[in-house]
Amino acid sequence: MNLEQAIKSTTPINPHTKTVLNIMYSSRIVEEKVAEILKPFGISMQQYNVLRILRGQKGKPANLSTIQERMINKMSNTTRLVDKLIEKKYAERSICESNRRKVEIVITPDGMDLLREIDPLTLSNNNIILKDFSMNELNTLNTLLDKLK
Amino acid sequence: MNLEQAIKSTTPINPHTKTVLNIMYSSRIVEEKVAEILKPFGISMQQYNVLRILRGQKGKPANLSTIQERMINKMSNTTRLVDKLIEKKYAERSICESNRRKVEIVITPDGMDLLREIDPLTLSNNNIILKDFSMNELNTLNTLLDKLK
DNA sequence: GTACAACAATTGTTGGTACAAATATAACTA
DNA sequence: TAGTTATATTTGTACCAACAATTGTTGTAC
Repeated sequence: MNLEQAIKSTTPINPHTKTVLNIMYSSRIVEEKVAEILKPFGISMQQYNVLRILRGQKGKPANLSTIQERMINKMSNTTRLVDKLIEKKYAERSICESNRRKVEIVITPDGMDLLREIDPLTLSNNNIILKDFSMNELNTLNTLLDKLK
Repeated sequence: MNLEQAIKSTTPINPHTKTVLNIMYSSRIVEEKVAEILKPFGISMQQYNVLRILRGQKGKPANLSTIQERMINKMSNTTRLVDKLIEKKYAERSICESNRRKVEIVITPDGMDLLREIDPLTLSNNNIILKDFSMNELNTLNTLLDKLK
């Protein structure tokens, strides 16, 4: 299905605008699927993103700014996302003793267990979403999207 | 810049997952720019989207479900988006007399004026965002993204 | 014609986004 | 070392997203 059909546009759209709309629309399609997978686990895409960043630290605590610069959505309010993870016992926060302005956030064993449970589901979801794409097409798509940054 | 650099990932990401993340990340980049343009006018991307849909009706009133199926983000709460547009006098709502369950929403002259003012800005913004893309690359990108739907 | 299902929109609630302002600590400078 | 600036996070506010529940209306089956 093309974009015009998806958003039921009657008039033709100029190529640049069409591409911009298409990127946003495609992102929504993908996000809906990811959110659906995460829903039974009671965490949002953003919280999942933060948990994976924390695991990527391999034991080293992360402070808020580190998390923020690695997030997909950099504008979200990281303090409150981390609050939610702490409420659910998936992360712990402490004050950095060498620089008391900073906080140190680590993933808990519960958080690691949760990721171990969810990861195969999101992995196979990604494969399903892109099942019609050849390796070549994936590379092309990635290369083109990289040009935006 | 590639995705790994953008999200400062140390470990390599599998191609399908990388593409999924890249779509979401790219969408954020684009959305930030669009939101920046709309900000001085006091409307959100979604409100702008709804206004353009209303104009596309060419005088014919739209009901909520029509708007919803044409929106980029179909999951947002259209009632309240329209409420905001009505507050700002960019749209008007009345009850459909032939089927009192439905509402009829039309864009006002004020709304039309606003679009006339904003449209050239978003158009040139889209051109700038994609200035490094050839027509061929735009087509390729659109075709690949269309495969997701 | 009454009961029930289907439909269209609204309302309520929770969490997320965007952004400004405030707080707290550290670093710098005269 | 007192005062200023920079850094890191938190808090406040308004709006948006997601989704469930509710209200009001229409269509349908008996």
